[in-house]
Amino acid sequence: MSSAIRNRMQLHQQNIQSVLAEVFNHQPISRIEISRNLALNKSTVSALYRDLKEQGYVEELGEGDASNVGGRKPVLLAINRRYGYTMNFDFGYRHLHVMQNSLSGDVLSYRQVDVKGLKIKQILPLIDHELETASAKDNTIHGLLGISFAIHGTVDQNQVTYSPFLDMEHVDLADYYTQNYQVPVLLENEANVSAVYERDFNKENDHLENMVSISIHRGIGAGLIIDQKLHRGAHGEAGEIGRSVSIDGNWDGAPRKVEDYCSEDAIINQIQDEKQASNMTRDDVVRLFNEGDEITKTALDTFVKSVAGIIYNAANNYDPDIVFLNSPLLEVLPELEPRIEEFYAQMAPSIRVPIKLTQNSHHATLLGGCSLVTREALGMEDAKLNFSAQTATI
Amino acid sequence: MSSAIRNRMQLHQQNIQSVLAEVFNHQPISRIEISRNLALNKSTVSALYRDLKEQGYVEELGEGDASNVGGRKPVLLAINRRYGYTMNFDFGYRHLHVMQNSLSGDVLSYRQVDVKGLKIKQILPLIDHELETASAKDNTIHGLLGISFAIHGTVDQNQVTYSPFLDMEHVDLADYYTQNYQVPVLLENEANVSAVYERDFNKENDHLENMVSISIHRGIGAGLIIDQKLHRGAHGEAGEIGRSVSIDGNWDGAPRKVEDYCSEDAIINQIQDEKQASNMTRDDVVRLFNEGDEITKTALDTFVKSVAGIIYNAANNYDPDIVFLNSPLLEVLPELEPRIEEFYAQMAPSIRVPIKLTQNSHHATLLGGCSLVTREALGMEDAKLNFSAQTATI
DNA sequence: GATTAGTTTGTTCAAACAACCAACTCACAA
DNA sequence: TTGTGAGTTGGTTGTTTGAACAAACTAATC
Repeated sequence: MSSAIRNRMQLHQQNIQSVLAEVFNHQPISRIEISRNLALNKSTVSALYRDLKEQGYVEELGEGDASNVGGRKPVLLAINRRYGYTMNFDFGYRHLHVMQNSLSGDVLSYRQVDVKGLKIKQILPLIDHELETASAKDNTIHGLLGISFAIHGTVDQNQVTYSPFLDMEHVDLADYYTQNYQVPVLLENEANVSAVYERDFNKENDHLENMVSISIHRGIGAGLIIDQKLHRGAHGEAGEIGRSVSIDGNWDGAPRKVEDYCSEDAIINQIQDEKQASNMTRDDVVRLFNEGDEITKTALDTFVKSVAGIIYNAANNYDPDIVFLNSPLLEVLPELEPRIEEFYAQMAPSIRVPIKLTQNSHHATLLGGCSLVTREALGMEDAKLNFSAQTATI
Repeated sequence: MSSAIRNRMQLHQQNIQSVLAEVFNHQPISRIEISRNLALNKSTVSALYRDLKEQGYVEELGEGDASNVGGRKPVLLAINRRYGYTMNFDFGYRHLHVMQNSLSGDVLSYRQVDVKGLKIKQILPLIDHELETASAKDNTIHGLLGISFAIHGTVDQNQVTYSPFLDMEHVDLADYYTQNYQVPVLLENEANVSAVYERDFNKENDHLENMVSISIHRGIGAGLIIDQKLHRGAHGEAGEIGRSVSIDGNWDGAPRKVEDYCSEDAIINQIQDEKQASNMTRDDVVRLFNEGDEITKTALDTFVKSVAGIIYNAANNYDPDIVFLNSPLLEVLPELEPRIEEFYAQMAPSIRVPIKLTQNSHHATLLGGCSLVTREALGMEDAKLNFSAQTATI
């Protein structure tokens, strides 16, 4: 109610943002095309564009092709490639993933830093080092625009509220980096940023209103896009589907959670126990599976069925247009995916939601974070923005 | 993007609607108060109000009290009580519930019509009769404004897609009543309208962004309010939590659904089977429970634990600000509610969502439908409207 | 000449503003 | 007790403002 547009000034601001969003989403684009897309008069678009150019957000790329029946060539407009950049991090179990992105989401650099076994206070200097390296090489006008962190755990009010494998030791990332770099700093759950990635970086998903991105790593969580918006819930815990318990009339003993049965960790541990092995990794599971090991095949069969069940439950809970699976185990064993589909089809004979695997899950989380923090930097949290994610050199 | 306000005309229309919404939500209210609430100049509000008055939506009620430091008395404005009315129906298993409501949601009449065992084509004439009775007594300007139906089943695109106990025999309610009465006709799932009721008719819930209203009747479903909006999902099947299956590593045999274990029907059938009785009703269960019957106590104990589990899972899935329970069985056995809370507290030791019972679930579904169809009649689907639900006589 | 892209200049109209009137409270004096 | 005037609030009227618009222009192409 109070956020609605009510006077000409607010209307003007919104129209400026609409033009910026058009440039963002369809660059390179001409003024006349923006005018047509937004149903705004071309002189109005020209005026609004002038404002944006004065603020440095946009630039002219040169002339496009004229129409084949004659007429002046359009001037192609785009987001200013030298406006600034964001730095995006993903706290993985083994690696800290680091990505530098341009304002429009192009990948400027990506690298992994080994952090296995390190404590959070040992990781902070590594992050600072990455930020300084990026800053040293930079030649943009405004430099660093924002920092995002993908968290394998829950986040509320920009604070980590639950972190299963990295002890945060009361370190306040948001506070530390806003103090030191004077830019927006954003923490977000890894499944949530993956979902944002699917919404913003994938042109095919452009018209979809509701998406569920299920992450199966050491735990299980879902990122929810509802009405094109990330749904975090009241405490940032929406989509914590791994904590669900079975409702089957049997309440003897403590109820066990979904992720106790079919997270990647649970599967590896199960195989490990049955084979009386230790320190097994995902690669060992792949090797055993390819060798035709029966215990592994049985365990992965259960995994397949459980994932199908999780998808079925998610479809009943959220009724999305599409479900994404974000699982390193499935990335290395893609032959399991058709069997998940098959089993899911058996469970849901009528309406079935399409299932897709997210490729390169680390890129997805970094780019999702990039989208969120870029929006914050631009003050365009709720606009529809399509990012490009081309690997570009400025 | 295309629905955003971009020009003065759209701005003007929106501001008119904002003023109408203010009158709706705070009636009786003065112009100056609207002006303050909306941060619009008082002369602007006066002009916008004039438009609304010309269209008959609003009326002046008389003068209010002057402030205690002096000054002119305000003129109190309200929604025109004689503008029109809506008719709202709930297809229960035993009864057809009928409610006539004023534009601002006041209850003009309510009655139940016995329909147990009747087929849909025998119910239609009863509905027509109700519509005609209301029309005959009516003395409003526009008369019937819209019709809503609460459906115990799923609805997509205003069509019943699944109806567990009433065979729809391909009757198209929306088509039939729009043709015959030339007003908006709206079908909506019963859990969804209950959720809308909690959002729009309960002042305490005014500031809540996310709510889950769990209906436990013959099946189990949840109505979801997410970011103050009803979330229906891609096919109107969001919140069909009763269909969820257990993920516990055991995939022998066909997976059983939540509602096979703890819907009201399931509980009654279980007691019935164990007691080798037949045709048991809810009242029989209450009687047995009060008599201290062990089988009933055990069954209801499982019910309590299962409902706690369902709430726990809903909290993990949606992370709402509040959960409402909508269950006739709990309405007649309110002593079970504290035990649900207790068991839920055991499952979720840290963040716990508040739980409330919806009183008079039939009123809730009818009023929820009233809200939805009234919004449609006013073309204000997305506005924040608070309805009053006072039993009024015009 | 026909067509398209973009600019300039002047118009439009809903919201904001300023000045006003209407109607009230309160304090204080007669 | 009554009357009066200062101060306050609600609402209206007439004017100004400014962002979007429209039309007429220039520019550049087929």
